[in-house]
Amino acid sequence: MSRQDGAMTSPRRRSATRSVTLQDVAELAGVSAQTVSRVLRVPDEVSPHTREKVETAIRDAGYVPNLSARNLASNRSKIVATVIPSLSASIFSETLTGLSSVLAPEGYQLLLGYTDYDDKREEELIRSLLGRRPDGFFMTGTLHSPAVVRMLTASGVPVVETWDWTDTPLDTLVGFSNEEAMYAMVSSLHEAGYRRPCFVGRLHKGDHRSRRRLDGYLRAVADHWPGAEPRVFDASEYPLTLEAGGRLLEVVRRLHPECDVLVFATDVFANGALLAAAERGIAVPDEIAVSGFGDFELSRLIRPGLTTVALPNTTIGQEAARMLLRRMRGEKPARPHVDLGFEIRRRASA
Amino acid sequence: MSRQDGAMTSPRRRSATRSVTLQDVAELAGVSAQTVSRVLRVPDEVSPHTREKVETAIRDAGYVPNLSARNLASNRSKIVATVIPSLSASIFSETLTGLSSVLAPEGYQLLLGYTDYDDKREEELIRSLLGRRPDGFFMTGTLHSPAVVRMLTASGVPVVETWDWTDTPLDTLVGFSNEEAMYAMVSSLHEAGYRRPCFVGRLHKGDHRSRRRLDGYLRAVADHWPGAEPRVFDASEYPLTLEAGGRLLEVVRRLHPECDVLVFATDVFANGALLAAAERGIAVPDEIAVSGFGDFELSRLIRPGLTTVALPNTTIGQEAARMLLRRMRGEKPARPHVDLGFEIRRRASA
DNA sequence: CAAGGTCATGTTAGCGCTATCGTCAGCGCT
DNA sequence: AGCGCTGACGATAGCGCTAACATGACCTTG
Repeated sequence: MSRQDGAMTSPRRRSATRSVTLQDVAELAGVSAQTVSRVLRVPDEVSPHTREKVETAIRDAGYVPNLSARNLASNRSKIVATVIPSLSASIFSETLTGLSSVLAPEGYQLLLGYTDYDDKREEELIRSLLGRRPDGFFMTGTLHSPAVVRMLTASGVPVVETWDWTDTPLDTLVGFSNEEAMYAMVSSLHEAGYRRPCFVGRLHKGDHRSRRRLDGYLRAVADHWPGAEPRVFDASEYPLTLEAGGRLLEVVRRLHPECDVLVFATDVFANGALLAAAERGIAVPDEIAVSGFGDFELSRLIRPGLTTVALPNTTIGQEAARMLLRRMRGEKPARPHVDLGFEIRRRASA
Repeated sequence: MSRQDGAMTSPRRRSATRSVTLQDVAELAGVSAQTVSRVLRVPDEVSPHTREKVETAIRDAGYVPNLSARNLASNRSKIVATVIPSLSASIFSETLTGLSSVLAPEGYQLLLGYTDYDDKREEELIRSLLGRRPDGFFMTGTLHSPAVVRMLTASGVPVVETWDWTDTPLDTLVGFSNEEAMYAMVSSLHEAGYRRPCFVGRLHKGDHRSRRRLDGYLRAVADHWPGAEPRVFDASEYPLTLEAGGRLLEVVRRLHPECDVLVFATDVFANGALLAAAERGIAVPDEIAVSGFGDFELSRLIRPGLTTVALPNTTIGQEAARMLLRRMRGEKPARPHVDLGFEIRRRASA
């Protein structure tokens, strides 16, 4: 039985009943698909009468444009891919809010991915995000694997790196120097009379910003106490929680009893240490001083107030968004690298 | 690198130099595009020898599949649209982490939108998210405008509603009852001997969960103190910050001096009130007791510890993800409505 | 009043991929 | 030898949309 009977070619049909399409709306309105498309994208190029007809048809049909198809045809996705290390750390939430608040009014959507401070995951993540052909790329950090650099460069997508500083950004950069900030913090502590600091932070493989803070600490120690052996405690094994900060207070004090100020790489730990100190009757700053990094709201309200570094959490997101918007319009920003700086906040804890 | 030389027929050309395509890889590997596509999707259906050739070509060409095209052709997007009220509130961050941690390994990406507790924005947001033809929809809350209900229903996308409870979910539901939780809280306070509670929360138009908590409060007051006029303070005008919690402590105490326990609708305010009380020498719980809602980490470590309601923050995200995965596979979960419950945490503040 | 311009709309040809079906070699079995 | 089957791969026809060009009605203008 040969299959020669295909004379009356039944056309190949795709499977499911799909949603309402442009074509459906066009037929309903009695115009061409192109006109419907124009009503959606460039309403001014359609006569008021036709436009109204089409808009009614769109509403009646409950039409929702298929953005994948639009993306494919127009080569623009209106998506900004967003890479952050962690969702839980509230600092990034604020940055995301800033980012989204500027991008959303322009019709951009955020495609979110988090790396959990893992370089390998970052690579996979970026590959899969690139698959959506985003119009822009928001990155946390400036240190990326060669593969990541290659992919991003090859893709030609506008990129903004944030939350750090580098002299060789991929494209644009909106951040501050973690190293300088920590250097300034330690200098401030030195000036305040502290003599035996100990750095406490998560020196995770993938957490490059902590590493930079350590670099700043080491440089400051070398400058202010030449020849001294810098005290450093790697808290990689500790989760990023207040409670862990409390445990770190004890552990580090046991390890370095001579230490007079704990220089935490994040306010989370520092605040946790303050809470634990209060609980256990350890006097801060008299018995041991504490400094943080990030200036959370709690750091300002807790007693003693936490001496820390204020960072431009929200501003980073907003500025990065503006930078991306300019780049996505094809402009070459005059100053593609913006240093938003930081501020030392001296409070009672040190 | 021209693909085809249309010397005579200058064919219509699309604008830009686009990225590497399947076809490019196919030519490089000396196979058809279909085979490359198979290597990507169903490697088992390709002979090992061919597969290896193609994989090499993919790597050499730096090919990144265009997921918009894939989406269009296959009618599956591997995107889960995620609607949350706010990014800043850290509770949702934890839920997002849970959601993402289950979905990412299955190849799904999160398309993120936040409504800022605004019903109108929710509507626009959902429309634009639907445009990407997501495979699943994650919603915070169970109370939506008719337009939202219509759109989601018409789209046929699997939906999971969370962070609340309803008897008429759109599709699946993973949450707990805010009303019951607050009812239980107030009952517990009643049992502890408190007699003149005052509810303090943001009764924003778009913040339906706060409203439900108020409902639970009102019902509890009616049950435990029949005939009594319930004390309620609407903190809509206050930002969701610790500092605002401190101000609320003063404002509400002035307004209701007889009140013996402040029943906050969120731990943010409650913790802020505890910090302010300590600062101003107001004794908690002797002068005024305080309860919260959410059980943040701080609530456990602050002194006095905050009496509050623990919620399944992370679990909600994970369970919701599992629910969606099942629905996206076309299964009809046996129990499409999961109540994850809550727990009253009694601590020193009340 | 014909040549040229403008405006609103339609027609055509893809964008890069996958679903579907077709083909063809190789196999075991009667 | 002939049959049906399987496995590996290719050819074709879209998915729903937009860019680029085409058309045709209606104005100007000299």
